[in-house]
Amino acid sequence: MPTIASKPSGAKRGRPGHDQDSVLSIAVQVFNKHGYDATSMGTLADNLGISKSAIYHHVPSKGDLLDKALDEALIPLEALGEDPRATMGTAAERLEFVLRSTIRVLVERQPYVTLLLRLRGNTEIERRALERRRAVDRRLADLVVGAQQEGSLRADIDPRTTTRLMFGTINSLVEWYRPDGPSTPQQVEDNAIAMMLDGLRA
Amino acid sequence: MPTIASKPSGAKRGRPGHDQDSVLSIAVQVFNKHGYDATSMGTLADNLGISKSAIYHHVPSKGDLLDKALDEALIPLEALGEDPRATMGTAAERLEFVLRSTIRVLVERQPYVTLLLRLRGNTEIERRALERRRAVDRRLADLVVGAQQEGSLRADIDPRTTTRLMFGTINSLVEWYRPDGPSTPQQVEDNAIAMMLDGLRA
DNA sequence: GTCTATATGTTGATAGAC
DNA sequence: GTCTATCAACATATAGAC
Repeated sequence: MPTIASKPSGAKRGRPGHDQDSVLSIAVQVFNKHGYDATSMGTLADNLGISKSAIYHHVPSKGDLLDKALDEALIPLEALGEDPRATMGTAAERLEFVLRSTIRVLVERQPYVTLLLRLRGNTEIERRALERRRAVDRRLADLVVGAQQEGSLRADIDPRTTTRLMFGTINSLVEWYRPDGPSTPQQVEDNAIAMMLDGLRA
Repeated sequence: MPTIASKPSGAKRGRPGHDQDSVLSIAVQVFNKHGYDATSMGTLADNLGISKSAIYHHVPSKGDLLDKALDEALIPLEALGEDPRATMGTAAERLEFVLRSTIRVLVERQPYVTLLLRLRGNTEIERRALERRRAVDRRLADLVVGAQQEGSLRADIDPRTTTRLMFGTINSLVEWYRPDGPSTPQQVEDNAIAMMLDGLRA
C-alpha cells in the first residue's frame, strides 16, 4: 500500500522530524482515505514514516487527533455566523452570502470538513462535534426559511426539503472537489450557486 | 446504547429465530448507524438479540454480509442501464429518465445504497463494489455530456462539474430522506429534479 | 438456531532506552 | 523525537454441546 508522502512543515535533518501540525495534517489525509475507524495507529505511523509509539510524543491519543482536526473545520464554520453580512440585508442576500462563504470554507479546509461530514457519532468527541455542526446547520436552515417566506425562493418545495437539497449539494463538494483539479474555488462556488438557484436547464 | 428492535421476517416462536434475510436487513441498519468498520460482530449480535457465534450460522463472515448488502444496491442500479427508455429519445429525455429512476432506487433501497456510497475501498470486496459503482456512474456522466452537447443543459458549466453537482445532490438523499418522514418518494424525486433543472429562485 | 468456550490476530496505548 | 518491547482489551472466527 502506497503511503502519503509529505515532508513535515518544519523538516530539519535526520528523518521525519514531525511536529504536531505535520502529524495532524497527514493524519487527516489518512483518515479520509480509509475512514477514521478503519485507520489504525499502525497504518498512520507507516504514513508518517515513524513508529506507532512516536506518534504519542506529539499527540495524547487517536481521539485527540480527531478532536483537533474537527476544530479546524468547525471554528471557521462557526465564524461565518459572526460576519455582519450574515445578519444584514434581505434574507435572500444573507442566504447567498452564507451559502457562498460556506462553500469557500468547505473548499479551503476540505480535508477537515470531509472528516466532520463523515462522523457517525460513535464517541463523545464525535457527538460533541456533531452538535456544533447541527448548530451551524440550524442557522443556515433559518435563512432558507426566511428567504422562502420573503418570496425570494420558490414556495412549491417545502422549506425542510429545500434546506436538505442545498446542504446535500454543498456538502457533496468535499467528496469530489480537488484544489489541484481543473476548476478554481471561485468557479466551483459560482457553478454550485448557479445550479441551485437558477437550474441547469439551458 | 439502544439496539435496533425488529422482529425477523419469518418469526416463529422461541426468541429471535433469525434467517439470512433478517440478519442482513438488521446488519445494514447497524452498519449505517455506526459505520461498517466501527460495527463489531459483538454490537451486531446485541442488535440481533443473539450471540456473536450465532451470526455465523447465517452468514460466513462480516465481509460476506457486506458483499450481499452491496449487491442489493448495485443490482437495481445496474438494471437501470438495461431499460429501453435509457437508450431512446433525446439525450435530455434519457437523462431525466435515468435521474428520476436513480433517485427512486436510492429512496427504495436507501439503507443498501447508503452503505455503498460510504465505502472507502479498504478491502477487495469494497473495491469490487466501487468498480461496479463507477461503471454505473460513467453511464450517467455520458448522458450529461450528451444533453449538454445537444444544447438541453446550459454550457457555461463544464460537463464534469455538472455531473458532479448532480451526483452530489442525488446521492445526498440517502443522508436525510426517511420513508416515514413527511415527503413521499414522488415528492422528493420531483423536488430534486426541480432544483437541479430549474433552480430554487422564485 | 442458539449457546459457551476458545483460538488467534490486531488494536490503542505505555515504559523506558537512546 | 524516535525507537523496541510489551500489555490489556477487543477483533473475527471456529469447535462442539444443546
